[in-house]
Amino acid sequence: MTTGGEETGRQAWLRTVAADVARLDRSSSAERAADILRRSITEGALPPGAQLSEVELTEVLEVSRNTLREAFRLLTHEGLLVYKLHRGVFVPELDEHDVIDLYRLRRVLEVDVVRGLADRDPELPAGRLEPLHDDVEAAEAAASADRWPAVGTANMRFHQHLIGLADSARMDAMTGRLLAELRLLFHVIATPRELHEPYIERNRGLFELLEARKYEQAAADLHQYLLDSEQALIAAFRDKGLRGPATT
Amino acid sequence: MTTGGEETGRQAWLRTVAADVARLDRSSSAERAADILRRSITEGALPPGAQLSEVELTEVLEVSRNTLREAFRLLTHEGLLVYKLHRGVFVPELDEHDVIDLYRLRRVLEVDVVRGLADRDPELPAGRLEPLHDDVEAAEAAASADRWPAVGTANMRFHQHLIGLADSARMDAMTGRLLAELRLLFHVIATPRELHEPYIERNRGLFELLEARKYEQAAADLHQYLLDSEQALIAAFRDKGLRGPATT
DNA sequence: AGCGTAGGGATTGTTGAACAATCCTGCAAG
DNA sequence: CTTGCAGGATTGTTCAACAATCCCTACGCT
Repeated sequence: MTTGGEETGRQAWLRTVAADVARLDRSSSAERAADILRRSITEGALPPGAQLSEVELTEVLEVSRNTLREAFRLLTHEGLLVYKLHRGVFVPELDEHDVIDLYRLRRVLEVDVVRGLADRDPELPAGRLEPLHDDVEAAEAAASADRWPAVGTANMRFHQHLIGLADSARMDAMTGRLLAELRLLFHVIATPRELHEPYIERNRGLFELLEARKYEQAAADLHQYLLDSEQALIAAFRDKGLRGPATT
Repeated sequence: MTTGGEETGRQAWLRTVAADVARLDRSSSAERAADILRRSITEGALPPGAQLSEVELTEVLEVSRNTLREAFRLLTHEGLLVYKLHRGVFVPELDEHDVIDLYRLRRVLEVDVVRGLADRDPELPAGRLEPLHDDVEAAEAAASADRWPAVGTANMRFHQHLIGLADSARMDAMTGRLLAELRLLFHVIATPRELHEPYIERNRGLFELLEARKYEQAAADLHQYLLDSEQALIAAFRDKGLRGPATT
């Protein structure tokens, strides 16, 4: 069960080191600034529609305007910012149409990944589902502690790891962007509990189906899962949208 | 056959104008430089593996280094360039693994789009398939004139327009990137005719199936189409890959 | 009063030069 | 043959300035 040979073990070690180096080696200023902004956006500190002033942020982040613009570009291509020519960068305001678009893609990608697992079942290493298991338990723990944003994060990670089973770098990248945009939508909704609670259990069910190698049923469940989630999000979105942004 | 109603005609006209305005209005320097570089890459003037020197390109493109870097960022996120920290930007060198990855995504997206057309068949306007028809004829015309790169371009546009039928902005964007990367692969291959020729006819067949509203069969055909194309590309890729880059 | 228009102020787009950090090359020493 | 160390070239980042554009307000006209 311990992934076998010495050569593969050494390769895995080298790959781990390489990943760490790449992480420490990152383009510093620009990406570091992007990291801070990304967190601010995904955690809701910067609400949708907000404008990000250049001069203001250069002082806060202590980077030059050019570097800050490069950070903007990074986040723009993650879908977390939008450029309006000669007007600045803004946190995008997504609507129902975007929800439908995002979920259509989620269904296509995630369901295909799960369904595709059947073909390559034998070559799947043993511990491959471990990250999914961790995410399920993290979500349950966070729910017990009433930390619903953390539940949302664990849910995101679950689906990211699910896509990761396909070993497709481009699917991973796309999913990263999709989930980032989804986070944008979550922060418009002020009822994280009702939104996330049902999916803790469904994630566990999905995991158990995968573990039992019932891929076809897992795919079907996931499809319905995502349809339900889409409907719930649209419903919650309409409620909040009508009540307006006034929460004080 | 003249797309019918007055209101839809006017909307289409407005949309066309808006697109033109947006095209002229673009961020000028950075995006203009990116356009030139994009063309150079997709047309093969800049071969995979080539490094793009900053000082050199600032003189040719007549833009500042900072602006050029912004252009680099744009193309990086389209997959047409890769950054190597402190070493510069390069045209990426894709391999068989990337072919498999790209085609997996193409299959998932394109087949789903075609299959999804069945559900929304009634709401599809009449002239919606027109761009596809134009692309088919463009490919046939280019083939008659032995202009095989043009055949490849028409083929790309066909698939881009196919995805466009889904009215999903994110699918459009993803497809744009996927096809751009695919172009990168085509230029490693020196036999464009054998590669593109079979698909002229298959594109027409696909178009006719769509026109006849036989979506399910169209989806099945497209699936096999993409599998064949993948195999052909891998085969041609191996031939060239073994012979090495020496062509002088 | 209503409407189109010009001006001021603020913000973004772009440039050029400068400095620090890093990489590559070649050469010398072990 | 490998190791260590300059030297030169390239990239990463900053800064200050100017040009272009947008927003808002106030003015003048019908």
